[in-house]
Amino acid sequence: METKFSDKLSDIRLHYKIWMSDANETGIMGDGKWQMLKLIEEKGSMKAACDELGYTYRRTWGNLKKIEKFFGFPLLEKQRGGSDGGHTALTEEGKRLVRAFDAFHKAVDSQIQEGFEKFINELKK
Amino acid sequence: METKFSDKLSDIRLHYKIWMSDANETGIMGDGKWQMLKLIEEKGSMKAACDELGYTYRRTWGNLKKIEKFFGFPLLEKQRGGSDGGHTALTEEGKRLVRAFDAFHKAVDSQIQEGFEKFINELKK
DNA sequence: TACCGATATGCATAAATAAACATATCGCTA
DNA sequence: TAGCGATATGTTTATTTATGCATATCGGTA
Repeated sequence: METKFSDKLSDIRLHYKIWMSDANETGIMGDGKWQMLKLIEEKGSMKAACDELGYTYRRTWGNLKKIEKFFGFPLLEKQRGGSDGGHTALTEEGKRLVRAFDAFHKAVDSQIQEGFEKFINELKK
Repeated sequence: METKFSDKLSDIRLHYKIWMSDANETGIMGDGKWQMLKLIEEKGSMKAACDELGYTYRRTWGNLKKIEKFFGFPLLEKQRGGSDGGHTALTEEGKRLVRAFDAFHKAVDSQIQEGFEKFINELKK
């Protein structure tokens, strides 16, 4: 419990990112899009979700287009015009994708956190 | 086993990155530096490790400096000059850091892979 | 002591990524 | 039918990050 590392270990923060690509290494789904899709599902609006996450609408629009391009069918159901200007919802497939990613994260998050704690404790020895 | 997702799922590749930062969000240790440190340990040379990983010496040198700056003590033992031009080895602390990161990855890699496979299978349903 | 190959480091350039800006379209509502 | 707010999308500008280039130092060996 008294190594050279000791006094710095409490300042260390863990980060990780999980994503998936097509064979051409183009990112098609990952933590960022997952979060965005979840928030769109919740808010019913791309713009609202972008505002909350601090992403630009332009960027998000392009990113989401990539997923749909890869799968070849829509994950989002968009509607323009109307009293509220328009809205966006997830299709059934969109929801399935998000739920599957939810489960993925649920399975690994605690493992990674636990591994990190062991890492820190190992350095404290 | 026959969803809209089915025919694309075999093309999906998993990626993930784990790293750590200081309180200021400056990256101090992660998969890239881990790999590099391991290879330096194996090769006894920064240059040789850079060549093998395809990183520029310039970049690597700067990156490794960040870790040492954060911890405040050397993880690398460098030597300039000599018949072979010089060489680099890990200090005891450097080795401890690498071993701890080895264990971290050993603990999470299979979990993540397994989670990914479940993710794919879930979408196949 | 001149040379070689690796470490050391500043600086300028390029490539990748994101942000900003600019419009256009759409369809309800006043 | 004029206006509003969100979706749609091209273009330009910034920011970030990596690469490239240049040069210096070091210390065995020929």
